[in-house]
Amino acid sequence: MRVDAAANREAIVEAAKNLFADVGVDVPVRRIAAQAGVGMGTLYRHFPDRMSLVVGVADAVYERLDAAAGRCEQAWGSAPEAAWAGFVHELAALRLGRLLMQVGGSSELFAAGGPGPGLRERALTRIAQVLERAHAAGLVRQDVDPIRFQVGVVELSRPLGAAVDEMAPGWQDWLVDVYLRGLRP
Amino acid sequence: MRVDAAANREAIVEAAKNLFADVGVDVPVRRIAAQAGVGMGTLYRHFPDRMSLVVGVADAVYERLDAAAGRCEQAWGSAPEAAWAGFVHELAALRLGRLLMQVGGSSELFAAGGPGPGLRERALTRIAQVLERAHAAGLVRQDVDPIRFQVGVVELSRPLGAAVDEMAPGWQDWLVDVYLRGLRP
Amino acid sequence: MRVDAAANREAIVEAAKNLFADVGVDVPVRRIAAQAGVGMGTLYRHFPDRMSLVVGVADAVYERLDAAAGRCEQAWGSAPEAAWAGFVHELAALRLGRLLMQVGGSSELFAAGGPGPGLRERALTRIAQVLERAHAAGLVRQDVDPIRFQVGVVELSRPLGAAVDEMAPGWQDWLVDVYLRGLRP
Amino acid sequence: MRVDAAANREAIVEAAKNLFADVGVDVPVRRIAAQAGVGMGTLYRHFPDRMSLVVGVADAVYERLDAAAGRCEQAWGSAPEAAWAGFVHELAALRLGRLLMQVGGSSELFAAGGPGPGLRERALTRIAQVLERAHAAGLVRQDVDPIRFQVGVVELSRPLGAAVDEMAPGWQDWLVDVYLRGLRP
DNA sequence: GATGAATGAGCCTTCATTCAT
DNA sequence: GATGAATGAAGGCTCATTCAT
Repeated sequence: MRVDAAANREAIVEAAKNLFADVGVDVPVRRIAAQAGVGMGTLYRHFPDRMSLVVGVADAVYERLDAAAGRCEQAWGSAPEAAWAGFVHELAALRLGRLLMQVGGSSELFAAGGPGPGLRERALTRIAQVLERAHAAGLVRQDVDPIRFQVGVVELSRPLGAAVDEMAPGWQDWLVDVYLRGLRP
Repeated sequence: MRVDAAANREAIVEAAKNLFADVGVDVPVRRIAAQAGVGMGTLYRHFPDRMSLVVGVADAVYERLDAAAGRCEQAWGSAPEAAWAGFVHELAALRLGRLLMQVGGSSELFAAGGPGPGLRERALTRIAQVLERAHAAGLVRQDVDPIRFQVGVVELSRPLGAAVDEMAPGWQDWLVDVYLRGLRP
Repeated sequence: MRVDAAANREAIVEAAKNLFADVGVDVPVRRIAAQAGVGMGTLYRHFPDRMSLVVGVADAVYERLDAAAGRCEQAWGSAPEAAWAGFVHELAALRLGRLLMQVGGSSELFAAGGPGPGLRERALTRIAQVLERAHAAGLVRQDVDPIRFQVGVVELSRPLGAAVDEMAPGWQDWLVDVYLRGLRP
Repeated sequence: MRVDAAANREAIVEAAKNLFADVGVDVPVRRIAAQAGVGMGTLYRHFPDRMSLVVGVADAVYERLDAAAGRCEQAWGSAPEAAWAGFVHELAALRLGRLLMQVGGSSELFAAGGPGPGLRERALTRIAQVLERAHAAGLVRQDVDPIRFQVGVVELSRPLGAAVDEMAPGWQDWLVDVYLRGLRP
């Protein structure tokens, strides 16, 4: 049964991740359970309340963040600036905005006791590592600390809806580029 | 009683403006009514549904936008760059983000029939006027069009909650400054 | 001002009579006021609560009942049976059913303190007079007393909606004829 | 828990049936739930909206109609007239009037897509079968078709409230008898 | 462990009635 | 007297969460 349970958990996180992004974190729990193909009781067994679920999703997102950072570091040798830019674009593409900021109307990613004690630290630490390289390479100003930097990424990556996507296609990449320029010394 | 009614309407808009920004546009109507010190029926008399209220608030915000643009234009003669920077900071301080973007999970500011048909146009037109000056004064790059510019401001000005405000005080002004730098040629 | 007030009262009763018949007695008071072209306060000045208004309408209906009874008695000499049948058909056409029976889910026409103390008595008395003639002429059975008779008319005259009117056109007159036959000795 | 659920559903239908008849189909959903001894959510689980509930009740009523028709046919051999009269009385006792006619202010029993697509047809078909026997036995006039006949029953069986029940006890059976007499050739 | 039925608080909205102007 | 704004108590319905099976 251990296998089934793990598979269920996985399915729930996957469903939640998609629905959080598509509909918002306020999506009815029932819909997540249905999408995951499990009963409500099963969902609540794995995640006692909504916040736990957000944490679970955030953990999954963290893994992608970690992978992006790894790729960035690998590519650093040949082309630091491109690696750095690519990392920030990937970071923005994770859309942490809607995922975590909408929760309860406040930033839970950064709130103590919020989504996984430690997730915040882990995420910021990982980001700080890459940011350090950027500092060393002279790609960002001195007043750019990890927290402010990440706040910026979170703000820039919030979805704005299909209407805006149509009116200003590619706005997000454009905005990240502006951000990158603004961060430069 | 016309006077009382007007005062009530004003109080409702004021309460809604604050609560939309602080809590989100999904804030219970009851809370808005309570904050405004009126009964629920009164609120519904003035604004038959939630969207009307959003429109009302958006109109009020537009007036402040207009005023800010006016001040900017007046100050332009003596110090264009400072005037421009001040205008963008004021724009961000209007917190259009949560106010209008959260509606229905999508950008209603830009959706036809959304918050006040015409509000979008009026707002963008007014912003475009100031942006034109900035272009002429060589303060922004050529690829900065009014829509993208405004999208950026909306993104940057989303509230993130008290937790972030404590962890990174002044993040918003910092971010606007980064934005302004990034926009420069 | 006495004239204006009387005109207002008249307009309110007229509007209520139509809306009671078209929409039901649960029609919002506001709609009645609007239809009558007066403010809510004016309506409530004339009729302190909904029931008073029902009474007012019932009074108006009574006048038509009285007129029908009068016509019946006039026509009695030449053709008693036709006069009697015509009277019952007219009675049914008054649609007392929806007008009065829907109120509060119970028969308020017949309830003490209901629509106009005395209206019930007046109505039943007037009906009894005609019924007495029918008895004397041998047109109805002995066990037909005014109350039962009137209950029957009320039941038969309830509107059933457009769907039924289309499926079984003329059902009401058909039903009244059946009733008349059933009442015969 | 399947058993509990079924019992709850049953209780809800029973409560609704009584309250629809006593108070009207506009009876607050809360009251039905309370009467059934379940929470509101349970009611809404079984019947997503008011109309579903009406359909459910109508289905239950149809079963009783079917049973009454069956009994009538069984008793026909020995005493046709008594069987026929008993059937019509039972039909009236089902109180279809308030149950189904009040819905939306119009006859939904006869409206397509109303209370159970097919309920109308099933009910009328079943009634027509018995009516056919009555025709054959010479108990009803030739112009009595199933629809008109049923319309008459619906009209006669509308509840009039306790006040009338007290003033004219037994009015309903009396009225049905009048109806039966009126239907005779 | 999994399931989904049950619960009830809470939300939006309507509307009868009151009352300040 | 007339007006219509204000009030607040329901009512329909949703949904997070619990719990019996």
